Amino acid sequence: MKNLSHETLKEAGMRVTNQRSLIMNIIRQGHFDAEEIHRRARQKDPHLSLSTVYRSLQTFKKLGIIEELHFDETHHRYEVKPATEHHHLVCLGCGKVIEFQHSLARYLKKNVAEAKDFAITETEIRIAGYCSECRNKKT
Amino acid sequence: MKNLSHETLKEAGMRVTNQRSLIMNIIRQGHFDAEEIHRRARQKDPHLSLSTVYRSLQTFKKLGIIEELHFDETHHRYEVKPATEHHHLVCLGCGKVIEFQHSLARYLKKNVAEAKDFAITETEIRIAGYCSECRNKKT
DNA sequence: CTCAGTGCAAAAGCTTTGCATAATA
DNA sequence: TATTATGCAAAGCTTTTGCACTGAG
Repeated sequence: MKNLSHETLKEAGMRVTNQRSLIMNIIRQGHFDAEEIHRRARQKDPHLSLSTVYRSLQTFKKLGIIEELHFDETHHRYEVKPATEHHHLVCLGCGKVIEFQHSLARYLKKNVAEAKDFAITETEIRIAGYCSECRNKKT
Repeated sequence: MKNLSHETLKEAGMRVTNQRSLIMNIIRQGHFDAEEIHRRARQKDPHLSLSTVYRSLQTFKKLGIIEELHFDETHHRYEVKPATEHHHLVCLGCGKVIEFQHSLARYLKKNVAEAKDFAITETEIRIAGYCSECRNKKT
């Protein structure tokens, strides 16, 4: 079975290149920024350029295959578009990302958007703190 | 009565300069980014440099006088540290910022942090969409 | 064979920094 | 007067772009 991104690219009339497949496979493995994706991709294809990483990310974003996360302001991270709404807890100690399912969008729509007569199109939440392991370490 | 930032600077052993006062007064007027603050500040002090704006913002942030907002990834905006927890709706049509009071932190702590054993230290939420005026215009 | 995609290097945009000068306390 | 803050210009970092070449379809 061909994977989803493969199909999506073809349907959009875009080419399935080795670079794109490689980059997509790495995105599937975690919440990485462009540089980290590049670093990992180079282990398989040492000539792959950072520009290609950035261009692929843009392409995937436009096609709706991936989403851009803004855990910190300077290094965007990416994840495969999730089936159900979820958000992230980012540990400031170890950098670990914990996902949690929560229909925050629905919640806010009911509690906030309605009151302010505002039509929400995007909701992103950034929660930082310390996971249990890092809290124990600190003591 | 001297204003809060004045006192805070002095207590921290920092100097109260014309530039800092001017920049602080502008931050009080809205949710601006560094460039906009600079542009507005120059109307009163044409020699004020962008570096000074950036340095002042860092200083104010460290002292806890202001907070940095991340409505979009490339232009951080700033606001005087609010007394009560609130968040922002940003209109993609006109750029207007609507504030709403909501103890989201408390809500999430009860519903999420507890379940994941995670100690939240920062919660920032970015909600984008269209205000009623812009929705009417579009039609 | 043809056009989209890639690599490289250069540029762009926001933010930070080094250093000499100016100004606060 | 002793430092801290400022202005200017230069550098830093992430991301984007131009152009000639490569490779998918």
